[in-house]
Amino acid sequence: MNSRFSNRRFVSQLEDSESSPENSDGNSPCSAVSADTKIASTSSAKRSSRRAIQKRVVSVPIKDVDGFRVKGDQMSAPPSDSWAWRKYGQKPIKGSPYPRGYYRCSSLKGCPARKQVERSRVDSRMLVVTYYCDHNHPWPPSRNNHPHNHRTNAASPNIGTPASDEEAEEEENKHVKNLADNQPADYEIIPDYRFSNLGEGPLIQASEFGWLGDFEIQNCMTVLESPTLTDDIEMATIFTMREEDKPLFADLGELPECSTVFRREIAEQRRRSSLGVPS
DNA sequence: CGGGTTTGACCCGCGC
DNA sequence: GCGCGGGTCAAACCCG
Repeated sequence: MNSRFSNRRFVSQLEDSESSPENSDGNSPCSAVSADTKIASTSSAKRSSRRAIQKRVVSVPIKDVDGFRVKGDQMSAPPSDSWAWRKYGQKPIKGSPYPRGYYRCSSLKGCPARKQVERSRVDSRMLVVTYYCDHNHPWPPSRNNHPHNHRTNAASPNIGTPASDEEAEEEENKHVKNLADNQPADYEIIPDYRFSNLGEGPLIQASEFGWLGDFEIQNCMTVLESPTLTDDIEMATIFTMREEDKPLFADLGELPECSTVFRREIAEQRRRSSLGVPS
């Protein structure tokens, strides 16, 4: 009954804890962020708590917007990075034809890490991933570190055209594992030079953005500041998305069919067609 | 059956 | 003060 209220209080506590000393043990990325840019902890901070939360924005170019779409019937799966994300909401954004998806870390209960994924309204070929807070736990112990993800991707003929979603995920997991293997023993916070020229020192840890490293490995990721994105934002990064990641953003397609009825209809049609049933 | 997504409803911050 | 818009919740549903 009061779960709603208590949940909200929990969020507030998280926000407050960002500036609390107990949290600044270095292993809490959340505190790592707030340590560099102090968040005002006055009443005004409470009022504008949403805005006060530090965020990091990543822009992802989509090579072929029309080409990526649909992951079977299910419009799901958060943008692929090394963490397990659980989608908890999606909203149409005013002024943008595309919805925004809301994700939170499901690797560990209570992890404050969240992210938002949306298509850029100025350039529909860009995806904008906004990260809020950071993970308060090491690399995900769950699905992304499954022991069976050990295939040699470099030799895979399916780069760019994975035979299946699982294959794409396994490929990615392999990259992730490589990254994880390259981590110093037992998770160490690594300042990421790629983001260290933004004035506040290393705000991003390679651990959290292992998937960025992944992209870098695969596509010689280009990192640059985007003046169109950095005004109210901590940073912006641009890199190229791998082909196999495109389906992971399928749920951020254009909005005209934003209505539930329409989407359900489409899903039903797909289901029918997959069953060979005429509509 | 557990974990994930979908989606309508609700809450809250902010601008006018 | 009010309305709008964004963020979150949670029930229902889906899937492996």
